Parts: sequence; structure tokens; C-alpha cells
Amino acid sequence: MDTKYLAIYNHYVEKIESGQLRPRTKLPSEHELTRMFHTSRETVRKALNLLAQNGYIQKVKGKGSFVLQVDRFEFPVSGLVSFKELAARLGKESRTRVLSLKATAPEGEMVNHLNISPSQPVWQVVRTRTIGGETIILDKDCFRQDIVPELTVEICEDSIYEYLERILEKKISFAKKVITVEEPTEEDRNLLDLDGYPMVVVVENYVYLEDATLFQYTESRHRPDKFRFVDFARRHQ
Amino acid sequence: MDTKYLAIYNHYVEKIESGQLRPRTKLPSEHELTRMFHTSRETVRKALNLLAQNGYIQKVKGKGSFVLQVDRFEFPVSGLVSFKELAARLGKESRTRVLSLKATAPEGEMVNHLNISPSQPVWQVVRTRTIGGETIILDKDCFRQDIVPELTVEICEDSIYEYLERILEKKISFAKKVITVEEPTEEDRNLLDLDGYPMVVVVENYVYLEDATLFQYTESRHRPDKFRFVDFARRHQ
DNA sequence: GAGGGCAACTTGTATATACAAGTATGCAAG
DNA sequence: CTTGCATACTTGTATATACAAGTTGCCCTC
Repeated sequence: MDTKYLAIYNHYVEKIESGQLRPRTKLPSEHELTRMFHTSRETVRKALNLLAQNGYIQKVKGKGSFVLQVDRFEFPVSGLVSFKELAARLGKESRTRVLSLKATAPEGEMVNHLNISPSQPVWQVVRTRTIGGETIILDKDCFRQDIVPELTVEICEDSIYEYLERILEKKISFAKKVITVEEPTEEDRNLLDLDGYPMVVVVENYVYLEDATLFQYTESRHRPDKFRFVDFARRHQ
Repeated sequence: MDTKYLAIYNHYVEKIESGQLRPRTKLPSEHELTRMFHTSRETVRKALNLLAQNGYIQKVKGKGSFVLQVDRFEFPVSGLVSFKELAARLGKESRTRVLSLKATAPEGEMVNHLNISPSQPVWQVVRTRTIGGETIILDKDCFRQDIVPELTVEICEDSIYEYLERILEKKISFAKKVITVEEPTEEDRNLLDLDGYPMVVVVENYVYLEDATLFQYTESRHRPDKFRFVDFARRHQ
């Protein structure tokens, strides 16, 4: 709700996600919107382009903007969403257990993943995620200690992202994800309710701040039957 | 190379992907770029915002635009890329085999997936993809026949996307993907070199045209060890 | 009735301008 | 040496205008 164009964007995100605007509905034309929101056409267009980018509407030259079907309440949603946000959306009972939390020098692969010197200490966190009584996700996080100076079990049980953004006022900017499928390790078998499943889905996550410094590497290991990734992509710009 | 801002965008995509511009390099300021490209600042900003969206650069208020590390030559790349485009990028020897191609009424699930009436005939194509001697992907495509009137084995062996865009001049606009992991079916076991792997990665793909009509549903079934999905996402806009 | 063409609409691109806000630099005062 | 401030830079937002290009509907002509 910061700027004008974000206000317009959020206004329509709400209307579309809540179902007040059905798919195939035509939005008012850009000229009408400028009148409705007492602003300029370029500002309206910024909002509409954002909506189109994120899959809410489709713009057709000469015709107008039309509401698309959104079904982004699936698990897990594409993009950058924390476990806590996800669980809240699903409305399911969930639990995060912190298995270990230690400050160490980065070990082996971590040096490469975080692209730092071995002398730069890091936080290493291992957590399991339980939904509906089943332990489904094993998260192994690694944070640069110079960026996250203090970390407690309580914070890890809650939401690390929330702590970073609200308390430390660090702004998470973007992330790269790599999804692969592997055989479970001994650790996976011990910590997860694998239920006989012979593979795990591994999501490697590289998280960057606004100044493009890589400050977190996460390996998220999922039981395959509970894994689901949804992606929306436009072919050309 | 259509419009000015796309020309600037493509100019820097090339320079960044080819390595001529190293990560952490600072781009010229927006004012400088307007002079360099003989255009206006807003046009430059359109190009830069596109670069930022797609993970090529990071814009920092008060500082400038900086080149990010791009490693999008991984397999398969995120977004909407056809198998032929992918194979070309990887430079590997690849082969597409058409196992069946028939025009039928949509069966069972297809009616739901394509959201059409049972009287609307469709093309059903089953293909396998072989890379480096191993048959790794099983593709089951379903196209609306009113949109794709003619389809031959030759086209299916080449690239259906290319045929659609170049010959039919249909413009693919966006797609939704859902990635899950399942146990292989009898069909998977017969047609793929599963090599003992007990699961397959299933990518459901819903492809839409510019007028937002859903015209294709594809189920792409991958051998898990050869599957890889890369995603780039910005947290806020 | 069929077709062409004009007019009025839509979104897309490009330009110019103004001000806000974050960052870096250097200089002067303490 | 440190602090604070002014200044010149950077990107972000907002506005107004013009024209291009695709779509729709209407009217006129044949």
C-alpha cells in the first residue's frame, strides 16, 4: 500500500483472489481506471503490468484486460514464500522442530554454496517440518553470521524470514531454486516419516539480499508424495 | 529486436550471457544509457526492469544497476522452453520418437484438463525423448483440434511449438506448470529406460494463447535422476 | 445481404518533465 | 580525526502528451 500503482495492484489482487472478480471478467479500460483512481495512465499501466506478470490478468491489445483463473493456493506455491506463510494459507496444523543450531565455520560444500571464505563463520540450522502429524520436510539452513548476528531456537521455531525482515530489517530481494530428486540419505531416513518412499525431492535455495549478496543457502528435503511445485511463466515479455 | 526497449534488453542479455559483462559489473547510469542509445529515460528503464525481472541485473536505488551471476544453462531451464530449444542449448545429440498420433474425442481426464466439451475433437500425441542414448522423457500431449487443424508425424518429430508459432502464427502467451513425483505406470516402465528408478517426475503443463484460451495440456514424465528444474523469483515486485 | 471503409474504442511504445528518496563525495567545523 | 552538511550523483514515482496498432461496430455502397 506504499505507492499509487501498488495500491491499485493490491486492490485488484484482493478482488481477484477473493473471487469478487470472476475469471474472464473484463477490467475497466486504462482510461477509465485513470479516472476511477484519480491518477495517470502510466501509473495504471504499471499496476496492470504487474497483475499480468503475476498471472492475475491477461492484456489483449485492442480489447482490454481480462481476469485469469488463479489457483495459487496449492502447496507449495511458486516463488519465495516461507513455511509459516504457507502453513497459514493452508490453514493446517503444523509444527517446526529445531534439531540443531550451531555457529561454526562453513564446512565443505557450504563454502562453495555461499561463496564465502572459510574464515567467515555461519549459522547452521537443521529443522523438521510436520504437517498433519507427519514429518515431511527436512530443512538444512546456512546463514552468514556477519549478516545474521543473533539466532535463537525460538526464532527458528517461528519464522526466520519474519525475524530477518521485521527485526533485522534486512530485505530479501530474490532467490534461485534448483529442484532435483535423489535417493534418501541415512539422515533423511532417520528424521523424516518417509513411509517407505525410496526418493526425496531436494530443493536447493539460494537467497540474496537487496545488494545482491548471497547470505543464505537452504536445502529443503521433501517426502515425494507431499511435494508439489506450481509455476506460472510467460513466454515472451 | 522489435522495439527500442527490447533492443536494449537483448543487447545486454547477449553481453551478460556471453560473459562480456562479468557479474558485479556496474552498468552505465540511466541518464548515460539514454544518451548512448539516443532514447528517453523511460525507455531505458523498461529495458532495465526487464533485465531485473529475469535475473540478469540487480537495481539498487541511489547506486546503479549491477550484473548478476546467470547460470541458466541448466537442464531443464525454468519457464517456457521447448524440448528442441533445450537440446540445442545443451548441444547434445537428441532424438524425438512419435509413438502415436491420433485425432479423437477427448477422453476422461482430458475433458477436465482442457476444460472443453466432449464433442470438441483433440489431437493426442505420445512421444519419447532420447538424450545421449537413454530414453528419459515421455511426453503425452493433447491439443484442441479447432486451433491446431493439421498435425503430422514430421511436425511432432521436429518441434510443435515452432510449427505453431511460425506456420500457424498462433502466439503462445503463458503456461502453468505443476511438478509432482509419482510411481511409474506400466506405460512408463515399458517406454522409458527407467534403469530401476522407482519414481518418475511428472510435469503437468497447461499452455494458453494470447486470448487466454487453454489449447494444450501436456504431461511430461521424466526419469528422476535426469530431472532438474531451475527457478528465479523476486520476493516483492 | 455482402462488403468496404470510417470512426471510436482498446492497449503498446516513445518522449519530456518534475520531484522524491537513497548514496557517495568532499569540505568545513568542531 | 570525526562529525555534519551541502552537493551531485543515482534510481523510483507520477504526470502529460503524442502517435502506432489492433478490435469493434456502424453506416454507406454496391
